[in-house]
Amino acid sequence: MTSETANAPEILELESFLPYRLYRLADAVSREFSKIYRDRHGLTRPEWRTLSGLGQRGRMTATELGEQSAMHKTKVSRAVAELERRRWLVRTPDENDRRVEHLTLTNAGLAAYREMVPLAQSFERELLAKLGVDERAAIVRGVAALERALEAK
Amino acid sequence: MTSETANAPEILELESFLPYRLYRLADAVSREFSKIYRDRHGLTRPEWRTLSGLGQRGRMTATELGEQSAMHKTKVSRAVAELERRRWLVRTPDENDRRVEHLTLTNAGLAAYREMVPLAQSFERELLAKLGVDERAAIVRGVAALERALEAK
DNA sequence: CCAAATTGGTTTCATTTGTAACCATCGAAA
DNA sequence: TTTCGATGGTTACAAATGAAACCAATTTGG
Repeated sequence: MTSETANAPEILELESFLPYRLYRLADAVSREFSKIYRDRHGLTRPEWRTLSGLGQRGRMTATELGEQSAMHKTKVSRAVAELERRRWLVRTPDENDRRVEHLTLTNAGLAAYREMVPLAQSFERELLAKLGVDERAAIVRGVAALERALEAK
Repeated sequence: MTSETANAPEILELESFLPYRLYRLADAVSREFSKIYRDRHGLTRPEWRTLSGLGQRGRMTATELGEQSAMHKTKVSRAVAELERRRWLVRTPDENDRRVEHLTLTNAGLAAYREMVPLAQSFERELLAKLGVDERAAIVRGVAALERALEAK
């Protein structure tokens, strides 16, 4: 065996370690984007995701929301409570199963959602606009591949 | 103008929204990886990053640590305090500037670091092994491109 | 020289988060 | 039916986090 690789000084370069890079990147992007819904409406991330999920799908239960937006059920519970307090959503009990509540946006909630969507879209567009065509393709492809790899566990 | 795109129903598909996908992905990867240092040594993420930074560079100040590993200075402060409590690192005052402390791992800290490095490396390797060659290249390239795009702000 | 602004680092406090316990309801099995 | 385990959702408590105040030491500009 060649001594070079075998006895490589066992150090880890944090700056090139994928989990770290990924986290730092996502954190930076998310922080940047969060300014938009925070400044505009004083929303937290769970609240934004809840708003976004309901705006997109129209009517969901808390469990479904958690699945769609990858949030723990306590986060969902608290976000829903807050949006309800603002009268941005209402709960309607399920006919058959009294544990379940269906959530829908009110007009006020829908208005906020409609206001946010273009902002979100242009945030994403402007971010991607800083990349070259092939870099855009690369990030999308790479993220999709990792997503798939993780699901397959 | 064609009505199709102009009046597109203004909805946002969360599942394809890059900031969300990125965050969810990073969160999942980081959570998975954190099991390793948590189970093994009961470390938090800031503590792991601190250990990792010192192991890699040998001697750093708290400020440098914060820069290298993208942590807020309060996180660094607390992580350093905890590692010191464990006697995994020591502080030595700077000769010229008495505000500054240089941090270095003790033998115990170094041992823990040396134990962690191969685990981190194989975690990364196994994750990437689930991707095709070109997918690996894509994620690396895409992440690098986004990093650059954000720095350039 | 000296006051003011800056920097390295810690602490305090309020907010956010995660874990676990919990309550109510439901479905399946006995 | 009754009981027992799962499920939808909330709450309580502890830990992690971020913002801002803070302290001490240092630099800068008059």
